[in-house]
Amino acid sequence: MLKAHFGWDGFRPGQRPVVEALLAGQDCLAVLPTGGGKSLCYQLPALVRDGLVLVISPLVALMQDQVQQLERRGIPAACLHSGLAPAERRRLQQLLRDQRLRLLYLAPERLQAEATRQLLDELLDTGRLVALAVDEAHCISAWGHDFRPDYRRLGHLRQICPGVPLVALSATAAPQVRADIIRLLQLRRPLIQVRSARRTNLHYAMARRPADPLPLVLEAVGEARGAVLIYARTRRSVEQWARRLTDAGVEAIAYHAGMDAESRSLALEHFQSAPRPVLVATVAFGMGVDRPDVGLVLHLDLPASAEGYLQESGRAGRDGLPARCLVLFDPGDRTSLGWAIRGAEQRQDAQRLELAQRQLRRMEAVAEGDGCREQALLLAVGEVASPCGRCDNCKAARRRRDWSAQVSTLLEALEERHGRDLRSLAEELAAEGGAGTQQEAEDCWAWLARRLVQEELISESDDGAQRLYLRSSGRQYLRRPWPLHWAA
DNA sequence: CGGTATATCCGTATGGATATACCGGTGCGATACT
Repeated sequence: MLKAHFGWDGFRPGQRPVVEALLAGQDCLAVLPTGGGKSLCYQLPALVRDGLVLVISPLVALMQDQVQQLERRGIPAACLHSGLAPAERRRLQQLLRDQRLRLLYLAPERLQAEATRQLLDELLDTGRLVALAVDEAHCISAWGHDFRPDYRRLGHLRQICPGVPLVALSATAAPQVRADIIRLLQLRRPLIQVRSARRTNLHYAMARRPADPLPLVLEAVGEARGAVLIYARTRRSVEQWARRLTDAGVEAIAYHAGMDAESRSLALEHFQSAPRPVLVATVAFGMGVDRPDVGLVLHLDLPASAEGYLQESGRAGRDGLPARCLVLFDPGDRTSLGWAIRGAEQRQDAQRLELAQRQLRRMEAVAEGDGCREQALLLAVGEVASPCGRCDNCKAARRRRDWSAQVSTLLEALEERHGRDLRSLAEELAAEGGAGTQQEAEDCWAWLARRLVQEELISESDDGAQRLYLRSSGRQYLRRPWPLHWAA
């Protein structure tokens, strides 16, 4: 079945347990990484059982995409939305009458319509409903409160169809979000399948945004392979950046929800098919977009949460080749984002607001911290991981370690051989190197000390004695108070 | 918070400075109107 319809020889990690649980009638929550083949989890049961699976999907474009892919494989599928042409509507009716339809996609809002309830009842009466699926289930938590309240009413599904297994799928869902999904969908003792969200080909980097970020952006775009996706916070800045980049000789297309439908679909098409497109967008862009060779995802502002950022940066490198995820941020981002959050959620409960603010602060800590970026991001969505070794901070730490190891080996050997502290060593080295005067010897030490401080290999001791320590080992290298201004 | 659009004033041309209000980002379906 898998081979015949999807051309695959076997399941990908995490898929089999979900498919088996659904066929056995058990509810599921599947958190599988981008490109992990989530849709197969609910598509396969429809084929195995010769029945129908109802899929709740957040976007019409996403439904159309899925239906197209299924039809290419010869699987009867359809979507139901307000923009349906009369011919499409008739085709859907026909497929339903013939009992050939395997997958039906619709938005959560559709479920409130009386006609949809009747359709569900019919499907239940004839026993043809194999499973219910909620795709991109993190929307329940992210959008359900104020933006698309019908996401919160999906719990009705469980009451209308008590005997049909329900599966929720998402690429990123922190424990808090998973709990939300389970509670709101009223999942019953669900099988919870969570795979690591770690993407070993993504190279994260975060840096302070300079007063004029254009040179930095141009450089990053120039170095990137394949497609480039640039996220800006507001529609206005999206337009501005698209224009600035184009003026600077890099053709960039804008995308946000304020544009007319035609421009939006042109921009999408350009991004999907141009050889090296550069797209500047708000968060409106991305869900369901599946270009494999995105070489750079660049954020011009601090993302509002680790969860959202992982969704957005996760659009890079789906082909498995190395890709960069760069965030340019400014301390001012927190205050302006904080206000936006406060304004948007003014009427919501304080607990929710507090959560949003906490996520933002956490994101800022990731950006300003010097620990592994990926580790910190994953931790924010509940995954414990080791440092990635690929992000800017991991690379910097490695450089420090390498240098520090070399220096400390050298200095230790020198100190031991001579049985002396570094100052007299420096003087001796200077003398050996031809430095004749005290001044030259001090210059020699000053150079050494400056290098050590620049590379952050040494730091001052806590006791105020201005002793210098090698950071990595905590070992004291200068045994006497030392004038730090030499090294400044 | 920071920016942008609108309001107000000045004082007698029809602009220009300053004060105030407001907003920021995602989409479904239904409805109203051309």
